Amino acid sequence: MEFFSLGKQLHSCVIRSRLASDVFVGCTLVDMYAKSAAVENSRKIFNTMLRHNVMSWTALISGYVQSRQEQEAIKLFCNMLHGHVAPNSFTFSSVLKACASLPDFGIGKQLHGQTIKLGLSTINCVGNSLINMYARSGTMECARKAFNILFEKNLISYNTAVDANAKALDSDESFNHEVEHTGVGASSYTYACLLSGAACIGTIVKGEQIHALIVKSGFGTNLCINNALISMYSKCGNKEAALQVFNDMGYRNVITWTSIISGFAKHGFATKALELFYEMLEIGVKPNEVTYIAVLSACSHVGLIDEAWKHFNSMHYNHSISPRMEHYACMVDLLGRSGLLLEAIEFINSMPFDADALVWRTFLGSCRVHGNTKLGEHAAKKILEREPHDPATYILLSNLYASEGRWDDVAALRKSMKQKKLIKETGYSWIEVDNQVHKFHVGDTSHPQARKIYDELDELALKIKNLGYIPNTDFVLHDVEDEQKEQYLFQHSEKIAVAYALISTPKPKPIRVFKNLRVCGDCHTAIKYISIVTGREIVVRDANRFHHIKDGKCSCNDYW
DNA sequence: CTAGGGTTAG
Repeated sequence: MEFFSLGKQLHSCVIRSRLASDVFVGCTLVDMYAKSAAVENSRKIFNTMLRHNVMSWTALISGYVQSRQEQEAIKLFCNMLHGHVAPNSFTFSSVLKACASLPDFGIGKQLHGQTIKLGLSTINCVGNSLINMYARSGTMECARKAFNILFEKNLISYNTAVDANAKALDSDESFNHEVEHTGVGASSYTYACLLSGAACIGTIVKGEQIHALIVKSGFGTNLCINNALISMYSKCGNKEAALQVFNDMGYRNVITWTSIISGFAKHGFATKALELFYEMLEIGVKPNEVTYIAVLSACSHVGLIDEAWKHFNSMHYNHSISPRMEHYACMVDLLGRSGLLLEAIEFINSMPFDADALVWRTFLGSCRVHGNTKLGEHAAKKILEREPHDPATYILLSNLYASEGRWDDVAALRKSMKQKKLIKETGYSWIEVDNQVHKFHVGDTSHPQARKIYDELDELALKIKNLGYIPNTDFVLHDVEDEQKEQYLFQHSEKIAVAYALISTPKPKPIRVFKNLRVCGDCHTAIKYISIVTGREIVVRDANRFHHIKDGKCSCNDYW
């Protein structure tokens, strides 16, 4: 980037020397501007070129991919085919990367077919893009196939595969590559991918092992890796270790600060998070939009409304960062959770752009918590206008109806879901026992110790009822008898995971359960009682935050 | 004769 002005000077020289129409010079200029995040300049050069070859097209396409204009990149690719210039492996690599960032992978699949026909799919750069694209779309079998057929696997292939498997919660696959890495070695990317994988899964044992490997292989002072370490320790529930890494760092950037702030925010330590934020401002590190998401979510987790307003206003006035959809969603969350539903909807209406599904979904969640069906229906309608096939909305709306006993409406919704062939995102919970990840879904009986787990659940149910636990059947969808509803409740994945942890781990050890969605209200209550009858500390990481549950109390103060 | 690409941290 520091040579960008030099590049522009050279560009002027080129024009004076009448070399601008030269194909090679043109390609180089297009590439230079593309790499300097000035893709519009690339386009201008491209348009003045008399002839185009595969390189000029590829340079421009990759420029658009790098500036996150995927649609434009794909459009150009089509134009290129139209102009009878044949794409090569570099072109496919770029355009496949664009496809990986799109919500729909149809085009990517077609392109995959093309590369097979041209015999390019076994080449490193094409194959690596394919692995990444399939991994992002969650079709792991395809990603694995793309990896396996590679003619020669390089370090990037391994890193991509490691990252893909880790994000798919497949710890064995992902961590095997690390031991395997057949002579290609490991780079800072490898370790960062492994750490982010350990963080996704929440496996602190693996995380610590990787940490040791990092120190041993001399990457201990790498900025990216240290930032990933902070994030890993935070997401595995060990905020002290995260702070240790943070304190030991000689150089910190805005991502370092954002990582540690967001870590404390997720654990519900808003005061500490805000303290760190003020310290960051004091020493002159400029916050960015992600920092503010962490700060606002810290406020939202503990209900600090005035504090949140202060930061929401100052991000624009003091740091000229325009609030994005996520920032608005944080504020809606905060207002909604505090029961200020009307203020929240007023706030949504005052937004400078049209609220998206995320904002309305946040609001719908608040309506659910506060039992406001009327506003909830309004919100659901807004979401379905924007995302007509969103199963989560149907579920939330259906929960809302269920809590009011409107079973006819529940049935109608379920029928409509069936007609649209919508499948809801399945909730699941997992825990790590003896270096092994055990994953459970609702009513799961596939575990070898299922019988013992359900016996434990029955026993727990009896014990906590004696203490005053009353099942909250609002969280059950179906219109069934009360006794049956309770049974459904006791088959929720987070309860199964807790029960398995109780029978398979020794007593003073805290239990760490992870869930892909938000923890259910009844499970939250039940686990608080379970912490009393068993004397165990239970930590639940859900999609949104951490719950440290001990002696019948949760760190979230029942506010999440 | 040059050039174009794929994987990390919030």
